[in-house]
Amino acid sequence: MASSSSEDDIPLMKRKKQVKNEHKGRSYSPRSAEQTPDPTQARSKSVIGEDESSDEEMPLAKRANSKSNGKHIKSEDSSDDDNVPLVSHWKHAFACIIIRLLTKKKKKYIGKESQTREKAAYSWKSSLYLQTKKRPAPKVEDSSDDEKPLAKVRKDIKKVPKVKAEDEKKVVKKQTKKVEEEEAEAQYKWWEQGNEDDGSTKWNELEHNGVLFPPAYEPHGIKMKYDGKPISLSPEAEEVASFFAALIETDHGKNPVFQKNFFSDWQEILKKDDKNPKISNFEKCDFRPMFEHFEIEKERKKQLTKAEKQQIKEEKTKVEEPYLYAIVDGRKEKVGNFRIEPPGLFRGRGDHPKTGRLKRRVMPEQVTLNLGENAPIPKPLPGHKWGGVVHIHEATWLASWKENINGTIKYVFLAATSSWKGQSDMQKFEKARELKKHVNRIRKDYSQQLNDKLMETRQRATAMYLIDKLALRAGNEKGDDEADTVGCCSLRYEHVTLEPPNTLVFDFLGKDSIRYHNSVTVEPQVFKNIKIFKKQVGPDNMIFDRLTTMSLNKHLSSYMKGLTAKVFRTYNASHTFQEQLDKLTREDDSVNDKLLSYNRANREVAILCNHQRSVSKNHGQMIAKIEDKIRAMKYQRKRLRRQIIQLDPKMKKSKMEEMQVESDLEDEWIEEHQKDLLVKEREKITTKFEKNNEKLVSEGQAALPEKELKEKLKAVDEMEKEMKREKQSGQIELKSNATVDKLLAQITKLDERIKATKNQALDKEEGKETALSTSKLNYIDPRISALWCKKHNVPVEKVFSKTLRDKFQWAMEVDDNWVSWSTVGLGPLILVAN
DNA sequence: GCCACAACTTAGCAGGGTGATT
DNA sequence: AATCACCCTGCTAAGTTGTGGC
Repeated sequence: MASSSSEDDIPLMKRKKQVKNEHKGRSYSPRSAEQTPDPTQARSKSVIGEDESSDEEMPLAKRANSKSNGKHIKSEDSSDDDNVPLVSHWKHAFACIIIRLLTKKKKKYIGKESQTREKAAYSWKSSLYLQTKKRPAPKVEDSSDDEKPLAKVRKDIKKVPKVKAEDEKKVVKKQTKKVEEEEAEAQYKWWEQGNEDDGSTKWNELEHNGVLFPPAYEPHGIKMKYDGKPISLSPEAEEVASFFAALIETDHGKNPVFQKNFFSDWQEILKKDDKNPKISNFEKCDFRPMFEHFEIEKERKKQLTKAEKQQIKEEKTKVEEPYLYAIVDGRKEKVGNFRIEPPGLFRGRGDHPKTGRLKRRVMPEQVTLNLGENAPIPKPLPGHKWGGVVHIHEATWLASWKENINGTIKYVFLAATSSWKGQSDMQKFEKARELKKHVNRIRKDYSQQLNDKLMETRQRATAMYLIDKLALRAGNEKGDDEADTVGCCSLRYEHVTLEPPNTLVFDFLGKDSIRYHNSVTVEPQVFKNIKIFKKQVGPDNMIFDRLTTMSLNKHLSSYMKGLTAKVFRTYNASHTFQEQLDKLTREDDSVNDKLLSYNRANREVAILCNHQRSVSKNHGQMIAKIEDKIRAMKYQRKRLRRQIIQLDPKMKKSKMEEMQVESDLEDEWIEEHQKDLLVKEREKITTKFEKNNEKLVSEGQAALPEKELKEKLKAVDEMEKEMKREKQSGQIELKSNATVDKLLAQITKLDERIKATKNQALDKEEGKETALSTSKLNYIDPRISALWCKKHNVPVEKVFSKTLRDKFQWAMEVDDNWVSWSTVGLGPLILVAN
């Protein structure tokens, strides 16, 4: 049955999707040096495939599912789209602005009057916390009325720091602290307000001070060498050379693609100024003088006194000040990344074809500001103009610009603590919680559809299984000019291997070129499906050849509004966390042990989501150090046991046995260890002696003679002799007051310390490549943590840093009745019966 | 029906700050 | 007080999702 059914499985239309990228060798190290030096050469490889009709022949369009159901699932709000045209491009935007300006007052509220009224009222109510005098009751209809008080409010806010700046440091410090506290108290608690978000208009009034540009380049004049000779460069060429020089010792700087891309962009810059020398060979470039200069500068920076450092910091905060906050509908909100990204070399991850290219300096002409119609327009850099000013009420960004490497748009948004971010964060978790209600049905459906006749349905069901079970990402297709990474829908033949009877081995590079390597036992039908799909598409091709993230998400949204592949990840993560936390937490544990459980649960989630971090360079050393520490303690213990035997021969049998159990104390090691102990002891005594002398001299007294030191070191010599004697006789010299009980007590203490250190090592080893922070920040519902802390008397500060507490303010006050994640619904990893 | 674009979330890394340890 | 490991934060790259125009 199993084999014959595969005939039916083959769809009517047999299509192939050739991979656009060349098949890259499996090199999982993102920085591996084995790149093809010439990308044009590499690219030509892509045609090599057993299928002659490769990419060019097979337009992507063909892949599309022809079964357009025509049922355009659109949200209800689309009906009033015409009210607020979505500006897709700032050039277009100008036209819109004009229209808007002309029709503003009326247009704003047409068709959404009631909603907007509510919203406006609500935002006025909440603006109380602005620490300003009470305002007159709002007149919703007339927006121009808002204008004056708003501007005034803005000024008031600004005035506060200005006044302070005139006073001296201490005052400033104290007051800023005060202001911060006040701000914290006055936080706008949007989560206590009614639900108002209609999802389209995000603001009525928006003011901010634009963006902060990086300082102009200041040439350092350090001459790099070309062909062994020092060369002088134009400031611009020097700047770009410096970008590279700073990286020569890093993995980027050693990456041939990075070098090549940098070099060709640099050559373009060099050509701009005739005075620059002709530089045609990368090999002849010596960036080391610049590199060393930067190292010295770094060192100098470190050496600055506390006061100097403080001053630099203060100057920095002063410059930043105007950009820190925006005013949204009368509320002060923190801005996130108000700094324009400085120029530099693009540090693409993994095998990014464009890594090393020059990321050019951004000028005001490239920057578009999103502001309220009534807001004052911040001043651009002197002698410059803004690229544009738009009033997109549907968007939350404050400024944007296009970056020159990939042509993507960069945005300035509000900070994570803002109500916009907080609201959408909460919505995300609410959506995931809502999935609980539907997940059973969804699982039942896809389980059935695993052997659907229609290939597309079957692929979709299989993909859903993987997304649900393994928390894979959706996996959009990527272009030639990006690193070759995949997610669920874009998995290729070589990324999944079959291990009968029903184990799949996943091995691919995911987001950020992080390797996903996992061996999973799956439903027999899933195994069978992957086998069929693979057979059909052949090597180098996408396994789900008639599935796109779009079609998948469209299907998902038919189950639940807003359901997409990504929601499963959030759902799985939070659910797993709650489940693990419940399982691991013991009521009578100490706070420390509870935290251990918390972190373990967190780690489970991080593993599920494959959140990795690079193992720190000296991780091995660190572990070795800990192991050495353990061995040293064991050695101590061994000696204690010996002493017991010496004191009481009756104990011999049991203690000897105990000693036998631990056999990783080799004689060789002991000898090394003893030598080490002696060396360290001598060092200790010597440095102590020297320091004491320095002190004496500085106090105007005479230094102690060398003799004194020798005298002191004699004690160590004595130790050494003692060790030798001990080795020869096997007898340890006992302290006069030693008793068996005392020694036993010491052993118990050592036992504990050894155990603790072992745990520490284990914990470090386990966690060396798992990053807990990403899941904590993005996937685990913070209310679970808040509630857990409350319930188990663990201070929240132990699990959330200050920034996290700020970000998750909305979650900090969950009441005990909040229905937690585990109480309803099924876990993510439960296998669905066929 | 596809693609490009837009907007927003998610991600790891570098480097600085901080707190523990000696 | 110095040192060191580690934690936090800022940065920006790299995803996902939605939309509109051709």
